[in-house]
Amino acid sequence: MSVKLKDIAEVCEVNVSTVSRALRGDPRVNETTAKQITTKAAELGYSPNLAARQLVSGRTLNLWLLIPDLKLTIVQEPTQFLSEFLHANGYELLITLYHNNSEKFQHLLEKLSQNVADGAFIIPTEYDPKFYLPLLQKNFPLVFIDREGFSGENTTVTTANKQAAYELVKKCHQAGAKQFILNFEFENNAGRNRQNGALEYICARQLPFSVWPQQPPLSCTNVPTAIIGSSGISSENIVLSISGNVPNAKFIIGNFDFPPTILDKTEKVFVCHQNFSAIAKTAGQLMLDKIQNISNAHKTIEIPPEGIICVK
Amino acid sequence: MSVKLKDIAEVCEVNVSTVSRALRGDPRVNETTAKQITTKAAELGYSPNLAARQLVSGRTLNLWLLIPDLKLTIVQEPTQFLSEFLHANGYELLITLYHNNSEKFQHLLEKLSQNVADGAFIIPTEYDPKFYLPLLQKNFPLVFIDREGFSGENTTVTTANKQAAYELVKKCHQAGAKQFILNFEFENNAGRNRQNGALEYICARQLPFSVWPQQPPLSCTNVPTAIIGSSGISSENIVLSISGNVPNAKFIIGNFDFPPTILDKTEKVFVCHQNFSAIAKTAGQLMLDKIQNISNAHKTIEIPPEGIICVK
DNA sequence: CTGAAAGCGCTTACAG
DNA sequence: CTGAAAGCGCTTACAG
Repeated sequence: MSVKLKDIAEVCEVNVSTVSRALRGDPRVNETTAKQITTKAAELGYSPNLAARQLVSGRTLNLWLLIPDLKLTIVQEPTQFLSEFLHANGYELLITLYHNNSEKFQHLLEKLSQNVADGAFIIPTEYDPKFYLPLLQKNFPLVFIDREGFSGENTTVTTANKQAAYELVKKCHQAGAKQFILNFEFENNAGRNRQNGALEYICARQLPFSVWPQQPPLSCTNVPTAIIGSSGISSENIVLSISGNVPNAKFIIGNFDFPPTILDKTEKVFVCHQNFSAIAKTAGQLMLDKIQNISNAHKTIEIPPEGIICVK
Repeated sequence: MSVKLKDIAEVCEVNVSTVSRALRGDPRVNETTAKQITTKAAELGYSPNLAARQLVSGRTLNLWLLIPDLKLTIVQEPTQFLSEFLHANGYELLITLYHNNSEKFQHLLEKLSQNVADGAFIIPTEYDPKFYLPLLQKNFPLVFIDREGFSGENTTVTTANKQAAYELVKKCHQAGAKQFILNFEFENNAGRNRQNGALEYICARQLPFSVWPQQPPLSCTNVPTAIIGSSGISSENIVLSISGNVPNAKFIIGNFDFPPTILDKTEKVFVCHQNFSAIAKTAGQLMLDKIQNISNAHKTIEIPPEGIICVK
């Protein structure tokens, strides 16, 4: 079996507590015995049993990140930053997938209740808020990213979606758009906030708009039309779907993160870049604060986007 | 603090061992006391401390997956399957990023030595094989995916890359290609095997070829040219780069996984789809076998691709 | 059916 | 500077 403190203690003819101290660099142990212990430990290929350490310290130095899916931009982009930030602070980031499956999600929350991690980041789907009750009772450190897991007392780090969408629509309007097709996701509050921001601009000016695909489409003949939404690919699909009927139509596009890949049939394309690095670092710092009990305020922090770029 | 077995024992006026048994569903405990214990445990919001369990069982029921980066196809596609497969078998898949950073990679291997997981899947970068020594000495269950972590005794699950590339070139040849530009990655044996497979077909027939970008480019004027490589996007870039000089050139493309997004300037496009689900399940099963000591054979398992599709 | 005890591998006051 | 002891929260032979 694997080497334990006891084995080293026997070889070096000292007590396990001395071995433990030496290996942790406790200055109290005699320099020469310390040296002897560390070299023997290396020789024997000793590595500590983290489960045992956890049991006494009550900490794991692990943080989990719960995600629905690996293919989302909001997963791929901030995660790299978050992992590096936490590593620099002595924590390991462990990513777990719930596959947009509510049972798997519950299962992961249950695991979190069992002290597998010191805290968790969650990119949530809107499930029953009761799922979180055991964790909340324990005051388990939880930071939501991008969207709220439930309304009420929670900590969420997200883009300033409402303002961002407002500005995006404004750019498109200034570029000549006379009417707007809105295409935001409704399943989470990030998408709904974006829609609200877009509507705020549009309604204040009484501009014509329709919500895709729920409302009947606007007629796009001879009217400069903007398509506003989260995803460039969705916008691209709307362009394809509409321009079948209106061959010469040219669109103005405004979306988040990445532009459409095909830019024919577009006149202007604006892209709002979220600040993923800032989102990750803010979420990371909030987590550290919670763990160290510096602060456990329940708040939503909105990160301004990096900017809106005119791609075409 | 959180509820422990002891707390429940006190409330129910029984010994902790009885509580432990009741909660684990041991049939020996009296039905009514068992019921009392389980209801009390639920009332108090008891959840077991996994660190303590690990310490006695020596198992974590966790498996780690070490990856360089979230954006790779070979990461995104099999991971979903692997996670589900392992979950169905009682294990948790925890994904960790090493950011193509050799120190972070070493750090993760070190953690693995410390009993944080019962085994690990690795999508490796070719680092110093010595990194693995401590793990190999412990006979720690390791399964490589897509590429070998080091040559010699290891277990790797990968696509039958050589044959796949051979067939891909064959398709392009049959579609009329008279010369070939090869564009495979050299940093890992998956890419090198593909190149070997491609070359086997090409050299046997003495067809002209060049290796991009190392060798001087072929002249593509009036000669049907195939671009063969792993990535559709790279092929696309080669098309763009060449067709600047040869405006009317039309290419035949053969690549893995996903076609280029822009198909102008291509005459035919073949895509070889790897069987990610089979890769994941095979890797998962091999891991379970190793953990249960059913088999610890060191072997490379090659999964045939799902097929080669003509996209255009 | 249940309890008392030992043990998993480590850490850390406490005493000397 | 070092050892003996207690304890982290659980499980599981062993006895009864």
